Amino acid sequence: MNKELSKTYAPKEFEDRIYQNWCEKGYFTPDVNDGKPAFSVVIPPPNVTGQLHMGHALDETLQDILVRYKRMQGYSTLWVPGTDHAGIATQIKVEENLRKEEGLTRYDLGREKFLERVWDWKHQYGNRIISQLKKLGTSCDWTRERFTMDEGCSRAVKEVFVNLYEKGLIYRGNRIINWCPHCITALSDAEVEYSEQDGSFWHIKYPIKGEDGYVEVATTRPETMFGDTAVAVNPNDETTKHLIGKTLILPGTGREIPVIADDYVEIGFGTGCVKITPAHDPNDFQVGERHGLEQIKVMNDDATMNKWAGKYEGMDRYECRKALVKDLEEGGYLLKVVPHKHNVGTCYRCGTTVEPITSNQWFVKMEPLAKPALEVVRDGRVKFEPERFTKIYTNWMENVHDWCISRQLWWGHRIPAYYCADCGEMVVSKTDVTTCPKCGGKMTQESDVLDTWFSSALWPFSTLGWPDKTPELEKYYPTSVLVTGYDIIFFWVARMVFSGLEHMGKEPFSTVFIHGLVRDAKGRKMSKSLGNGIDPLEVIDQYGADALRFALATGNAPGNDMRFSDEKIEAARNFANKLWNAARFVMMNLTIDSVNLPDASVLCTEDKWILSKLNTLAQTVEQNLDRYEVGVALANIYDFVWDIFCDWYIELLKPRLSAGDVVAQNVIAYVLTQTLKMLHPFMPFITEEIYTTMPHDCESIMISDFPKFNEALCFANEETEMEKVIALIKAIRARRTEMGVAPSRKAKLYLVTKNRETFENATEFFGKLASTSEVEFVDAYEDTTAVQIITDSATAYIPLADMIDFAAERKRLEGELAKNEGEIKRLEGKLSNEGFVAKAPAAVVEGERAKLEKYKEVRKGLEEALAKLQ
RNA sequence: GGAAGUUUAGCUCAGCUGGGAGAGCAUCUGCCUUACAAGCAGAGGGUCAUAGGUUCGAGCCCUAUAACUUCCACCA
Repeated sequence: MNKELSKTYAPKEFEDRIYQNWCEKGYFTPDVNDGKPAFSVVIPPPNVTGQLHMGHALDETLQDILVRYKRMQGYSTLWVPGTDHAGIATQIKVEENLRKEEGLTRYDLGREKFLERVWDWKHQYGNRIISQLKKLGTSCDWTRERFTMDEGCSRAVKEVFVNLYEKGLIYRGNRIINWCPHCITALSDAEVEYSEQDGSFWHIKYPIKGEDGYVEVATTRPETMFGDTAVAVNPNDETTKHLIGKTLILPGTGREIPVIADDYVEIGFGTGCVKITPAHDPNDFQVGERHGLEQIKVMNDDATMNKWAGKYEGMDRYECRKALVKDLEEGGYLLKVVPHKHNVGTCYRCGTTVEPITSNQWFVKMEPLAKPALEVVRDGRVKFEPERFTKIYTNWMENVHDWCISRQLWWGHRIPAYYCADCGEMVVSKTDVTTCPKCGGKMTQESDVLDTWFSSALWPFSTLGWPDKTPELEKYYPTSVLVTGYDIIFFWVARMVFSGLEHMGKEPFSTVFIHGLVRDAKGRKMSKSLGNGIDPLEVIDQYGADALRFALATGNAPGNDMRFSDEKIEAARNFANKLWNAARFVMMNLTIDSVNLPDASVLCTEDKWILSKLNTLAQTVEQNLDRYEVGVALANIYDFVWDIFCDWYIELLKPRLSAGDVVAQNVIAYVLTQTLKMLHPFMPFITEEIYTTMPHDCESIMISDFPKFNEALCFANEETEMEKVIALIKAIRARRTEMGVAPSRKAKLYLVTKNRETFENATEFFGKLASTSEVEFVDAYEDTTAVQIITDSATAYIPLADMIDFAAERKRLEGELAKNEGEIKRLEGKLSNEGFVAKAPAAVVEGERAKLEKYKEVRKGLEEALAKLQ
């Protein structure tokens, strides 16, 4: 009845088939009415036109591990997938394509036609990322797949916008915002990345009207001087006090500006005189507000200079800077140029230097929203894992400015505000407004769209059907855990928290599980420009999805960056192959067609030993997964599979299996099955393939029960017995190798031991595992030409006189004895320390005593051995 | 300027609430022992960044220092 497994692990032969089967069976789709406790996760939606990269692969792998684990534990498990429309990124891509292919700009097409193109693009590429996610084995409920611009999400966006507007939490105003001249749109603070650049301070003379003197101001952006509407000095600065109230002449323009007094100017810094450009600097803007200064914008949307720049009109801002500086110098206005490193804000999408600029934009008032978002984290309703990210979140939330949400793009959720062309009336409404309620004139909708992150902020509830009261919302909100990288805590996590609290009245998730970035083998960030990105799809193609998942999960500590390398993926593939072959071996030996764990009374020592080890494993794996220590949990399983199951249990069992022992078959099949179940969340495909090939009682491993710790399967005595046997086998092997005895040379073993029963049960193991021809138990062994091998539970004698260099042997034994005595001394010292005995936990003290006893046993053996060599 | 992280074997990293350091890769030795050479057996290799402190006991807790990394803020 059993299929056969191929000789080596060949993931391509089964991964796609298995995934398709899971989908067809509907395992990924939970029943809302199943009455089970809920476990839910929403995917961080990848950009709809994006391609799967290692960051996604890590993020999805971690989520899938948690989701599969919980599903196997019996939770009603929902993982909502979907994609993000990614306003700027997508629009730029389509515009570039349009330019390349047809030489057109979006303006050539017009808004409507252009949007059609973007939708076409979305339809063409939207499924690419989804099918790539499936390749990884993600167990998302594809029947509930969403898109941030689908009908439901769009409805949620409108609902939220109107709600916030009506509460006075959204307003429109003329403020300083970050402007990207390349993307031609406003950006939020979070969308600006700062990078240190070499720049200069240009010290410029501003002549004082009616006097010979001048005021010296310094600027890093001389081209903004056309927008200067004052020069400020500190009112308490004695050196500049006399200037207050005077009038200055702006060089090159002849425009007159006043000297004003404001605390903002720091005494002693620079020249003490600051040019104030309210329309182009956030601080100057505030000074301008305080003093009622005029705001003069000197640039167009694409950062070319406008009419205020006079003869520089039409020049790019940097061209202008160059020309202006030259002219100032020639005109004698340039006093000096001082090199200066400073942080320049750049657009997170295109890298262009952003221009702070006043503009009429829409904002979300943050203070009232931030307050509950802080509380919920402070009182532990939302926890960050690892904990340290809490501080990053709270620091940001405490200092957050109002959120600029309008974008001068076309691709996105159009702001639901309508203006009357006749009377100027503005209406904000969930439904389209065509005629003015005030004058009956024609209304047109706001042309701006919303920040992409505005809709992502609603993702945990918009995807579950909000604003409708759906059963999904009822059952799966709040979601259980959000898994994401630390790079989008501000963009996304923070905004989901306050949005969830505001609109649902409840936090969107109870835990935020933060992971790091996947870097290349040299520790560099993977990026397109560096060309060092590793394509997860190529890795899957070459090594299999399970190997990729293993490589990403293993050794991954929460919140820490990790490196991805060929060595890692090869190690992962090797592990898969190891497991594969172990399973193949087990199946080769099975005559049973169903697996039943035999009663303890018929189990051998090694059976109880492996069952006990397996039992402990189940416990530690559960503990670690519950703490999001995915990497540790996987390491536990790895060690068990390779070191305990393969290297020992399989080897120990070979004689019984070849003899057709049914108990052995049942135990090994049981242990393998349980191990596969524990491994399934990490490596879903290979575990399913093996599971369904073996005798199994569930139609798929992914809906079987996750192993639990079972008191009845703890066999402490058998564990110690096997440890004794293994220790002796290892010691014999080591000695033989050291002496250069060929493995093929079998030798007789004489054993002197107080644990005779233990070793008698294990006699047959010594033959193959320790190259022993025969074992004889003796009370004493007098032949002085044998190799002596001492452990804490036995002394073994192997008559290999011809191989022994007795002088070396003595030296070795003396060395061992010295080491041993050192340990005894250390332990005796510790145990005679009153502080230790009195204060250390009893179990620790007991453990140390036991250790001491063992060392003393070994010492006894060593001393006897040396005596024989005299 | 503020905050966080990292520093453990040649390399990449684990090390749970403090009880005498581990893995993978690499290196060396010997093995095709019929599940697996993508493997088996064995071995070498570490003043756990530095200096103090707390403790019976510190890789782990505290303080300071150094180097590297990251985030936030930003004075024109």
